[in-house]
Amino acid sequence: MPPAKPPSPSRPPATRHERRKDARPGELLAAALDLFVEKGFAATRVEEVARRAGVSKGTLFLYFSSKEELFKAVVRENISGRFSQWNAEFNAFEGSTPDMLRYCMALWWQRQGSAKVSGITKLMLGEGKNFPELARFYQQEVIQPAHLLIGRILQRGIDRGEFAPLDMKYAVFAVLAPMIFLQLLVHANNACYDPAQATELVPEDYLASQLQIILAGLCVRPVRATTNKGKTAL
Amino acid sequence: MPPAKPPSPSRPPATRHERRKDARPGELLAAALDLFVEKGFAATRVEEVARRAGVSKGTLFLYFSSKEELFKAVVRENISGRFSQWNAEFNAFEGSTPDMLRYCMALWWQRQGSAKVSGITKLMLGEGKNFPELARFYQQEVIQPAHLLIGRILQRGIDRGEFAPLDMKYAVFAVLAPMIFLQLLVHANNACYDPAQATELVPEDYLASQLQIILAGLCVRPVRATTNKGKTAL
DNA sequence: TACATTAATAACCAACTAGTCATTAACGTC
DNA sequence: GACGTTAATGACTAGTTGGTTATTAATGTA
Repeated sequence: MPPAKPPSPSRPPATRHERRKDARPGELLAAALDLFVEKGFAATRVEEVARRAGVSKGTLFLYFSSKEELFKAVVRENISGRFSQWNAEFNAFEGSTPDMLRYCMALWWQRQGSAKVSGITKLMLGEGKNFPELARFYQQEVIQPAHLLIGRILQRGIDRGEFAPLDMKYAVFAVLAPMIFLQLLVHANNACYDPAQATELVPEDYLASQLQIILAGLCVRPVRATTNKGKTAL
Repeated sequence: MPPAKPPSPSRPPATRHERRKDARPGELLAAALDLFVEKGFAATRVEEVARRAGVSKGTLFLYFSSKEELFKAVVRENISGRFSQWNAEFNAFEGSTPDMLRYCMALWWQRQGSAKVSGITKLMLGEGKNFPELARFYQQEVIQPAHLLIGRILQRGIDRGEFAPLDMKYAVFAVLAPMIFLQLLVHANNACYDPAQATELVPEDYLASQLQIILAGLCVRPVRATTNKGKTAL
């Protein structure tokens, strides 16, 4: 066989080998979010994450010790790291609790539901079983805080006499279910569950109608029907 | 180190090398359904499917030409192959269309929703994008027939003056969404979305309440509230 | 310019796996 | 019991991929 090609690369490195220690982690996290959402955890190749971020695979492992740590960092950056702000915002809210719930959902859709990050929900649902450590992490850093947050809103409604006393477990779930389902719908798009003609469902309308149903079930007395459709606020 | 153990297996082959041409495909399909539902398509190893069915990997490829063909056979056996029976049953139905819808959902839960096969929904939702040929197959053999089936029931309701004329696309979806969501819930179990205390949701009750809401939305005049809870029939 | 530091690279390794194929042996037939 | 057919096997191939490491080179300093 011919002798192995000498170690010098055939094309001159041009502007490669740049040193940008500060920018790398953010760029890697952005690339990782893209690919995890697009292909799932197992099917995403760390080499492709690195390439999309403009570095070599070795560089990725310089900043994140493993693929799982990379994923955790993505979740922290985009989801769990934001709960403190969510909590602060809702502690400061002063209107009625039904309004608070509408405000909460509208804000959630703007910031999370309609963003790329909402694909993480589908990912964990599908692959959680295969990666127990990630499932544990997600359960602890995302699911539990989310349930606490919603639970606190509902409790506020009960305390103020706006909501009937209710089984918190089911009630939290009634709020969460439409949000989860909407995320799945959005991200199932061009795969399956898009029978022939694309499902032209308007997310804001979907959330508004679900919210109306939920509030009817939660409230002590009939809620005035809200009439805005498809607006940012629900 | 001690010499490698001689090629003869330590335990005598007992009843290995059995020839059971008729039984193999069924046993392989059963093992494949188990593992696909448990771990997903990509994460399932064909060798493990073979081992669970009590044969070697080579034997599996004797009966199914590839992993994807194996998956398709599982779907045909457990889902798409049954639509003709579904259609026949519903063509023979004689009651009111709301009753027909209740009957349909109850039967679906008994036969499909509560069975292992319902895990296939989660699988396709999560991995469809990564296996375009399987997504195409599933779309054609499962999603479309299901939509047609439900669409035909709804059309019957409209034709008989029981349901208001409605946008079929949304209406079919209103029926399908709770079924899909329930399947996801059931199969997400010990992974994530099981916040601390296990969600003790009663599937039959969930379906019944959803159905009531749907019917309220579909029907021309108010539906009498059905009062059975948690029974097999909805 | 010489040199130390360290960001970045790319070749490499070990483990894994869908699919193949030459070999083995179970079974029916005579 | 000998023999031909073919169900079944398991070693093998070829390709992939998470993670490692020796090497390279960008940058700051004197």
